[in-house]
Amino acid sequence: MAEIVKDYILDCLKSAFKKAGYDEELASVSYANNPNVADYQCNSCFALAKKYGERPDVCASKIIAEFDGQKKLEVELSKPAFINIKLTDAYLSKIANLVLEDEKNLVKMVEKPLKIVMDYGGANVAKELHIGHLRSPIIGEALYRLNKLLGNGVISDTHLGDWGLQMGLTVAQLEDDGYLEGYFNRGKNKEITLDTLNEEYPKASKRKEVDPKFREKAEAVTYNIQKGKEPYFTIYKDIRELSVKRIKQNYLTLGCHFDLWYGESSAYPYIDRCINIFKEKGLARESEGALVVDVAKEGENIPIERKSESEVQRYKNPMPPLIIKKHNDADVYATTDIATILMRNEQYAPDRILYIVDFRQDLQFERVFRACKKAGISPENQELIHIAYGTINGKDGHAFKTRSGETVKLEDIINMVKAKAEERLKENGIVDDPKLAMQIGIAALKYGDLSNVVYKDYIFDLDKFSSFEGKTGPYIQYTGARISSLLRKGNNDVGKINVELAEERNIVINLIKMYESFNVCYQENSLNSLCLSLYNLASAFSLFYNNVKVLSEKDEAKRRGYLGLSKMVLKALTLGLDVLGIEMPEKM
RNA sequence: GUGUCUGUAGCUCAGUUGGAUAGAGCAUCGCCCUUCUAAGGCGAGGGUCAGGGGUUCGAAUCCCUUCAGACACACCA
Repeated sequence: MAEIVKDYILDCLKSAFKKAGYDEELASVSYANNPNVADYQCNSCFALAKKYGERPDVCASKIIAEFDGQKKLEVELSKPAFINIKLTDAYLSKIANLVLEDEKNLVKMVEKPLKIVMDYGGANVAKELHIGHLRSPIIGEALYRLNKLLGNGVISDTHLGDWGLQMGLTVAQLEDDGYLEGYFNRGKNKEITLDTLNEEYPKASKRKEVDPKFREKAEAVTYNIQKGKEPYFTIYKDIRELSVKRIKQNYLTLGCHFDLWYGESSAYPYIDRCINIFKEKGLARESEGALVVDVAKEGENIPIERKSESEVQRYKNPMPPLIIKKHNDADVYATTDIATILMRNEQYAPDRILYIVDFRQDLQFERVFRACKKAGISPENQELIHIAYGTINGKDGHAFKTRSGETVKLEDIINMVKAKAEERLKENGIVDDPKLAMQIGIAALKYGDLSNVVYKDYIFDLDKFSSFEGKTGPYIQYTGARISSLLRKGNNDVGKINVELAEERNIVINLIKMYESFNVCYQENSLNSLCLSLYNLASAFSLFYNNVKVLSEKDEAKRRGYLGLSKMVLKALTLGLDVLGIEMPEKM
């Protein structure tokens, strides 16, 4: 059973509340906002005073009189009626040694492990990875690791965008530009590389806006691919393979992995069944040639009177019907999403499906989820959760673009931070270590992303992402590297930790907060509190490191204890970084 | 227009079920390497928590409202 400090304090409080004659459900505990005074505090006495008609400080005194912290906790009243709680040095020492023994000793596991599928809302095949593809794998990878650490079973699926109009557009454009003559037995194929795709898709994408005929063609090609018609299907498969290779490589560099490399196309065999379910249950209807499912509830999607004929029809509480088949019977995003849910339920029957997709698709997911619940494709007790993360913006408040108005390639960003790390390593006399440079660069990138609250947009600043000072990933790595060095020089002669100094207290308190942040992150599906608490722990160690000379300590027990404390911090930092998907180097 | 989200220091952001003097990083200005990695530590300055009401013993946090911004709103994904 893991040692969970906050739970223990709450239990003590509840028991004291009960003995003092108060409702134990009103007991609460939070971090003390002034660390000089206390570690934790209870603010419930004001509420008690109101409920029981007593003075708040009297309530507090009664509770404190009944409080039994078994030599782990010290409590005192602080005016007007706060209960301050301090962990004893003995308790802190016990906790520190537990972590030194095994860094997982402080992890609060989930009560009932869940089966979870994670969906990364797919990079598009035929499209270069750009800055817009940064967050999903980074956030997803971290949540994946967090869920596993806390005891859940997780399967991740990249869910490639490989079934939509973008495929038809690309193929149609390639055909028009004469790349595919061989497939049609009209001559020879021109070689298609990734660079070709990077040119052809954007070209097609722009063209469809101004050239209705081309758009029609692209739609027809899309339809042919989806129906497996040759040679379109073979062309499609060839392009997909080419593109997936590159995507895999990029994600691997980012340290993001997927258990499954399925795509929208993987759900193809389930599409007809899904459509039939909707039809049989009378949930689908035809509208303007498309097949749609109504998902609006009472009071939603109420038409607003138009002022003129030409005005677009708008709705109060918009919740438009979900299109599951286009006018030409082709599939759309929603079709494959629904079919994918059916597929996953037959293959894995997960308790929860997490979609790590940016917030702009919120309405889309809400409608897909509702449709699946209505049709029973998703069982009632299954949680479908859209982790709607914010977009990466430029200074103008819009999605990040370069000065010339283009999106920034993911590869370029990675190479840039890596180069920056190489530069910095050179100053430390470390040259020719591309692996280490990459570790550091990726740490800066990931930490910079994950330290933002997940659902908020953030402003991408090249300087911030390639700076390694202050609250950054490399700072935490640096702290770890210093500890590693310390342990090497101290011959790893580690002893029992005995917390005495203020600097040591500070470390262990921040250690406890770091472990508690795992559960906060889990609750919120956001990693920012772990990022912060890791920084605080590293920072607490740096203070200790500056003030206490470990290796020159004459008292052997003390020296070994200091080394123990250092090693413990390293283990905790390594575990925390590992959840973020960041590696801890031994030197830097 | 309807709806969702956002607005906190010069910049980028935290702020745990409402609690004690609103915090951090960067930037600026001081100080600290004859001793374990200075990618570090310590200190200083910097705030109308967008504005206005309300609830409360207590509001950055809850409610109402105004303003500003981002995004979404049927055959793209």
